[in-house]
Amino acid sequence: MNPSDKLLDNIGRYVNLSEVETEKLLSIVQETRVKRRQFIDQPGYTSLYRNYVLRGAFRSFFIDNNGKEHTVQIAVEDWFVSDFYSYITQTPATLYVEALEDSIILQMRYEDIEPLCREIHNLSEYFRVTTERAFAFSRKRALSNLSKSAEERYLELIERYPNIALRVPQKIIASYLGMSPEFLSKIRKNLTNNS
Amino acid sequence: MNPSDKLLDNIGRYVNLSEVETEKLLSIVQETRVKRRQFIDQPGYTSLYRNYVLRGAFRSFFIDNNGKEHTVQIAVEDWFVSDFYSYITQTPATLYVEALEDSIILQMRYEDIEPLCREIHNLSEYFRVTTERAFAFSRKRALSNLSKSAEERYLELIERYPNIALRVPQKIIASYLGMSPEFLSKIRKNLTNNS
DNA sequence: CGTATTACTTAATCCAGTTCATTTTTTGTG
DNA sequence: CACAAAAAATGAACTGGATTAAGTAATACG
Repeated sequence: MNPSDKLLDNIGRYVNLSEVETEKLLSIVQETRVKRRQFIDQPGYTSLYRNYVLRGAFRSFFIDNNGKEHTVQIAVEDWFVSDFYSYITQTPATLYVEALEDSIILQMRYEDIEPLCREIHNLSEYFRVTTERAFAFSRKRALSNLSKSAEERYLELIERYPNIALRVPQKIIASYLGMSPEFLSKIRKNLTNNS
Repeated sequence: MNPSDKLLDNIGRYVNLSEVETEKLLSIVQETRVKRRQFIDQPGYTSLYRNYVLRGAFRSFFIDNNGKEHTVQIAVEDWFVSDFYSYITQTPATLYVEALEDSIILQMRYEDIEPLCREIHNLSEYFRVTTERAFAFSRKRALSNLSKSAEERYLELIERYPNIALRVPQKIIASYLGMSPEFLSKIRKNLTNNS
């Protein structure tokens, strides 16, 4: 099985590309190996690629004015990851995107994707539909978090993505959930005591 | 000037529709007048339309388990507004979308838009590009809020959207900024005293 | 292996923002 | 224009979660 097949499977869930279209797409897809702790985006450098995670795990984060890290996204297999704002506007990034494990990604350049979307209607549709969905789900998640306590957010995470909770260091989970690592530690202690 | 021209202008910033394509699009656009306090989406009912605000103002909000209102979006002229999750997934809404003023909107049915996007490449491109941008900007905003205090968030809002701050009741602004109305009142008092 | 670094825990203190209860101001509508 | 109803302001008491500082456990890597 070719590495790109996973990406094509994913696309096939939404649209059907012809053979020619598939060929054209594959010609702009580049497989890249990334070592743990390596950055694929970082502040100051424009994000050039849409990155599809074939194997491994990433997180995107930024460092605020007080020097505090905020984890924005945790991405495992079959997710796209990048500093999306930087990618879409083609302006310098403000986020780091860091490999949490040795990983393999498929990279597609902005400069290659944009003309291809203008050329291939189905590819445009693929990104239209998946971005609309990603946006809708992201909003949904943000909303459901508004009315949740720190403990509820943690419980929801380990229920929905148990593997993430296992693979990713606790302090990164805390930063992703918007709480201090100390407080997450307290929550976990309470949970094990009362159950 | 036809009411739909504003929408076509907006589209024209991203793609060029042919005459025939424009005609097809206009044939699915419906102009609707909405009275102040009227809901165009509400929990339990699937969101059927993408709504483009021609004149007036809307907000979308939900009521959490503790009965507290959370304003999700404030939309004025040239914005799209709906329960986007409900619209995209075509499942019952969880949000209210309410007119804050007597308003005029352009409505396009999900059932009409989807086939038309599959038919008209440029329309697909319009929604792909604008949704990608909306998503990117929404993330950017969410991030910049993470490291901001309540006062900083308020200051940013009145700087970026001064007209919104004037047109929309303070308690809705507070709910949009994620703080209690009492606290916003306190912030405003401090600001006028110290300047 | 050993040890240096990084991750996790615990507990005390602190603070931004909430909640609740009351008063004052503004607004919409007959 | 009146006046009821909604919105805004004020102040006091409270709290979820942060911060700080220390100690303990786990990992990486020479």
